Amino acid sequence: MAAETKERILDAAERLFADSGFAATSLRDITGEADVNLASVNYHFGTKEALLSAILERRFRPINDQRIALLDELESRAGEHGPALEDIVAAFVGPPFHHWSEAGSGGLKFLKFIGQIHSQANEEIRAAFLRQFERVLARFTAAFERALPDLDAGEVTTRVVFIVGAMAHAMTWGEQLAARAPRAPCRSDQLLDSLISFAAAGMAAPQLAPVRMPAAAEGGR
Amino acid sequence: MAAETKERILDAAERLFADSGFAATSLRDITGEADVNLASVNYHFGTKEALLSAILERRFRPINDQRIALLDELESRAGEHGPALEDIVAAFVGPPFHHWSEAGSGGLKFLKFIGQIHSQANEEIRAAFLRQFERVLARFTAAFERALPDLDAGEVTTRVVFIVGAMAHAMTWGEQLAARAPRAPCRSDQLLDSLISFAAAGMAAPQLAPVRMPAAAEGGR
DNA sequence: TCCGAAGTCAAACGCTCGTTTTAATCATAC
DNA sequence: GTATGATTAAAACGAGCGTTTGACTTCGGA
Repeated sequence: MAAETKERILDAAERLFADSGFAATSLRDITGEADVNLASVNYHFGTKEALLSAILERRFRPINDQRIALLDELESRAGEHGPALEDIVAAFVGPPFHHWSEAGSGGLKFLKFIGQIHSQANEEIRAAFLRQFERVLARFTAAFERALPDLDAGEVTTRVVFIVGAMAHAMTWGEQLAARAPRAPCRSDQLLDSLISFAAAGMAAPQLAPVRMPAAAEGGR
Repeated sequence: MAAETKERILDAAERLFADSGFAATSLRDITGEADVNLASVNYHFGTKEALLSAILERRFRPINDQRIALLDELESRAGEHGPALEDIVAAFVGPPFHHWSEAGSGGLKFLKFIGQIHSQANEEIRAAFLRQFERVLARFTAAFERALPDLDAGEVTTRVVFIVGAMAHAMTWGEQLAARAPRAPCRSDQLLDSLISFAAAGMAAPQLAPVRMPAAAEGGR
């Protein structure tokens, strides 16, 4: 029963956090939904924040591991010019969608976290989350730079952030917009296809020549 | 002193809500930051949720008005094929950035709301926000469909959501990433250029032929 | 000069929060 | 059977929450 209680708490908390946010969800909401005793959260996890940390760990570590594994495979198979742009994009945005299908009824709820973590977790958890994502960001940034030699490094990073935002936002608002724009793609594989196509084209966009500041202004800061 | 107090509350609340979220920010935090009395929030706004509503109204209505005004101007100037894709994108993503420069020290904090509203506001406020955005979405969807006749309507809507997400996410994580990837563009006009280039290319991406379900499955739902 | 509306203030209200405590329950090894 | 360690249960804790109250300023117009 021990592991079962822990899992029930994790499942319920993940669902409620994603729907209502971390601060707005009480432990009583969670234990009510999970049908466990209130004190069991503090018994198994210590604090509410440690519970959030456990949720993030459970979901994002396998996703990030798979992203890197897919990129490893792509790069080992590719020639000297590296993998194709679309394949890199697919390796980056695919795993969250695939883990959805496997997780079953949970939905893509946990992806809503991406857009919310920055405001929901304290500095420590936020830093831990960023640290884990950083290895992914570093690997993919390098792969993108290789595939897009005309872009400078900062621009690549910026565009990866764009992709993450597009993905997280689509998850977050997808339900609501589906109700209002009935012809928008609701099925997750269609949404994934749209995202890959959109993101690959966006990454490949020409970089506008940066506006150079006058030398006086540039040296003067 | 009346209007001054109201404004001080709005400014402080906007800053704190964007940084820490709605539920995690107490009225005592806000009144402390604004240096006003605790009861003045309820006196001027009624409830905490009404305060959030006032913040959203103050920021997003002029932005959405300007978006539509810019699109009006583009369409009145354009020929029978409608405005260019990049111009439509610029009319959509530009106003939030420009209001930033005008607002001064506040930063782009209010843009963080976009990614958070769905989990921070109650159903009523969320609906009001969506309703106001819907007129923008409808106008721009139509303009995009005209500029991109190969895309079907649902796909256009989906991609607009991608753009909103990319914009909101870049604002949200921009500060943090700037610290870790020092060469990423920090100046807002550079970020805006990057976003316009990325989004226009993404919108113009080819639409993959949707996977047709077998007829039996399609008719069977 | 006095009045009344508008605004400010300190204090308190009832409530819910995360967490802790203490006791009861259960499985397992002796 | 009984001792032991892990888990669950119920109740309570103090703190902080959003909101309300009622007295106190402030000040332009009768």
